[in-house]
Amino acid sequence: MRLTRAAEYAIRCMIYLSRQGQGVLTSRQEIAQQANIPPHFLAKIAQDLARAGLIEIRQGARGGFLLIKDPAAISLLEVVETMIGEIFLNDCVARPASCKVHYHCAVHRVWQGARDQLRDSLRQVSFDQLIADASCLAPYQHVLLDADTREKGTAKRTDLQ
Amino acid sequence: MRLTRAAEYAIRCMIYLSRQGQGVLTSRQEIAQQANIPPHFLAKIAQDLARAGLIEIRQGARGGFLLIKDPAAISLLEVVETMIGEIFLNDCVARPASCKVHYHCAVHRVWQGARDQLRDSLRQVSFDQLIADASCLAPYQHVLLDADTREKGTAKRTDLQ
DNA sequence: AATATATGAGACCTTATTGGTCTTATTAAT
DNA sequence: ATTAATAAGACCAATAAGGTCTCATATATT
Repeated sequence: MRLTRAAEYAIRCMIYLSRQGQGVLTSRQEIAQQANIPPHFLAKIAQDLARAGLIEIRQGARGGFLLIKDPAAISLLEVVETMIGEIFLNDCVARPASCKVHYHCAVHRVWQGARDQLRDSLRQVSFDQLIADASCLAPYQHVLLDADTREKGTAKRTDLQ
Repeated sequence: MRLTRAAEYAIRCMIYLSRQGQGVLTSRQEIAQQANIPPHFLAKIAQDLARAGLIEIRQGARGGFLLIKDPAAISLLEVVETMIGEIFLNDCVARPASCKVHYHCAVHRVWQGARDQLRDSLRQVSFDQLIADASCLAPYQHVLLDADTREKGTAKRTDLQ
């Protein structure tokens, strides 16, 4: 299991859309800017989210993305696994057939248990909780606003690294 | 967090040495063959384990590796983190300074909690438990024995994939 | 209908990491 | 001295991550 950049972006995107509210159409550009995601990359990520039935994509002028499901019904696990596939901590648990010893190996059981625990933790967190609890994206918006006022709309990307 | 091949090999190596017993010198070749690890790769892995104070490496003729610590005092977490570094599930938790929102972000807290839970699980498993519970390496030895008798010592590598 | 504006889909590219091999020391037993 | 073992690290191929770019398509507006 490794949380890729794409998955982190997807979570940000979903938080932004959750805050907008279910069914509210929001342009890709707006999300990309406000959540600090490379716009083209967001397009690719959105396709995964759409395929998973989390968002709907509207093409054409005044197009964009909108949340299909209620934020309360979307778990962090759902979004993460949409982006990186089903979570496994090691190959042995992912493909038991490829592991000669899985059927009676203590190590295997440890990984299996840890994996189940991790997935449960992520499953218990929904996006309405995430937006209710704190404003995870706020600082980006703040930084961007500052940049806007000070530099009149020059490069808006603020580095993550 | 991603369990690399090197880490899996390290666990196997430590299981084999644990079964041999603390302080018992075992050649790299023997471990490599019995645990099905590429010998040169095992050399590199052993260096990490030695640097971490888990094993001692004896050079020269009749050299090899031996366990320094009591298997009961070695946790799975210790071996895993020796090989892949301290476990983090995402960048944001690993380097809070690089994340603009870590100080008040709900997502951050979820990852932090999941990470702690995972590390605790691995910390609670010691190598004496692993060898007492089941014989995780036995099938390799069995397969290798078969190959030996049938093919008179030709290529001994059995594919993992 | 034509145009402007938005995203879709996927080819493509660069860089980092993984997983390993190979070569040249170095060390110790005989 | 010779032989047998590991040390150390350079080196390499394959894969995946992270992102960009181009062309196609869809829709609103005129």
